[in-house]
Amino acid sequence: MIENTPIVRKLGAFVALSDPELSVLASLHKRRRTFVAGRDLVHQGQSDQAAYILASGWACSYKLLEDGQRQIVDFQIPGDFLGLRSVLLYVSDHSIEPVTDIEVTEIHVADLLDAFARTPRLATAFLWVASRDEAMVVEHLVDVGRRNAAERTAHFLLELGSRLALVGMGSREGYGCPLTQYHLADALGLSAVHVNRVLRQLRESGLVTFRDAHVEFHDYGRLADFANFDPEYLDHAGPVLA
Amino acid sequence: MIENTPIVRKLGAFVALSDPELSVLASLHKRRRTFVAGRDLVHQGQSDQAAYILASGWACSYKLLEDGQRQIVDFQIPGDFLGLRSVLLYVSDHSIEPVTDIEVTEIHVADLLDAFARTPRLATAFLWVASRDEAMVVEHLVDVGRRNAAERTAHFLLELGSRLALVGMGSREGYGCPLTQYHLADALGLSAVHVNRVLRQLRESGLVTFRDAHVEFHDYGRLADFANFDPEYLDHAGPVLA
DNA sequence: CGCCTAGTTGAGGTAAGTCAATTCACGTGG
DNA sequence: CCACGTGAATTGACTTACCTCAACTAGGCG
Repeated sequence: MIENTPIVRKLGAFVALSDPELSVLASLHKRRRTFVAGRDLVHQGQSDQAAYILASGWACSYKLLEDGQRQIVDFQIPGDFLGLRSVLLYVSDHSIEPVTDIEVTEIHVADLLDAFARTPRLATAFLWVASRDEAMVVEHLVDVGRRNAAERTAHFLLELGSRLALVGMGSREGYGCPLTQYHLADALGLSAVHVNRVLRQLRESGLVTFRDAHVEFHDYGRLADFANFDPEYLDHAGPVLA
Repeated sequence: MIENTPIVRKLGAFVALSDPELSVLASLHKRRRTFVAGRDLVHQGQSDQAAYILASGWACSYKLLEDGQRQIVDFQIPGDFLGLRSVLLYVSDHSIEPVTDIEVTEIHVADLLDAFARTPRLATAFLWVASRDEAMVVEHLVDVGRRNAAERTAHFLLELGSRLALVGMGSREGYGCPLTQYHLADALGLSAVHVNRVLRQLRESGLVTFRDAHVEFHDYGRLADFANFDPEYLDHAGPVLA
């Protein structure tokens, strides 16, 4: 039997993978590597030959503008891919920074494309993962484009919570969260100062507290309501492809 | 020989497709359908069985918020997919509105998944398309999160121009553009009034004119510079997968 | 002990929003 | 043929959400 890694769990949620497929998947995992917090693994413009699967810790993908501002596109938590898009498009359109010290397993492009050719259902599964990632970026875009700072922040914290809950790292009570207010600001398109004020406001309204690397939901229902958050949106019914 | 449809051109840019693969691809095209401007083809929350490839006209995908605001996620031009993500995730997380009257060809999920199983390289090609779409949403997110209204608008018009140029519908001189200022506002996370002011400013600075359904670049270089736009970013070197 | 990073708070400025009025092009029906 | 309605664009006056600058606190660590 193949080990129950986060990636197997994740793909398995969409495609019921057979044993041969599982072993091809397992064979993709090359070296295990570690990276320290704050030192980028991938730089914008770099041509990659490898993608990674995050085994432990948090990372973020972001784009830098010429004037030094940055926009964090997404945070990655255990089980997520790092740089899958970069590998497919051949050149990275973004950078990736470990938020904490992280452990990853490396995957080579050539192996990946080869695996697709031999086990097409795996390709379908990856297509599903890519769609799911895109859905998260889309939701993030809506946050930034059309919600005010407080709703945006609340919505974002809820969404992160949902994703963490899926891998057993969070609940409706809250979750551990290593991000700084600067990370949040760069993700939400706000200034760090304003994030601070908004967090205070959310805390004083008895909705959420984000403090000491911990997010605590005081009243999940009221918060979801305030942020206009649909708790179901990342849920799915089980393997779509039998 | 298989006909040279937009979708064949597009996938062919990434994967050198063989004749058998091309005929599988051609067999995916079901009914040809038309939709009139303004009447949604897909509604948020709907469970789809079909995706579409846009043959002519413009469409946009968007999300509605409960307070009635909307965020346009992306515009689709001929050769683009409509609702591919919805089909893979089984339920649509967004709506799709034809901006003009459009013609599409329908594709059924079942056929698509079947085609992946039989011609894995096709699955890889679709994965590439999905990655490319995601890259565009990411760039859009950066626009909205970290650029001011004028840069954002300029950048967006340039990006649209690049995409249109790839399918022969635009150049560095400009392009036909059926969008209203309301569309632009909903895409850029601005109010329509402000979009109007920004367009005037860009026009009076001699950078771009957007008027009478036409975008005219007065000074492409200076505009790209102003908007911090990398004209190469959607380019690619040719088939990545030989 | 002193520096560095993260967080906190206040004062004042500005980009963008809202509300409202006007124009223009277009189509439609009396 | 004109009156009317409707949707898009335009512009002005005023408001506001968020930003910038700046000062200060608290903890961690060499």
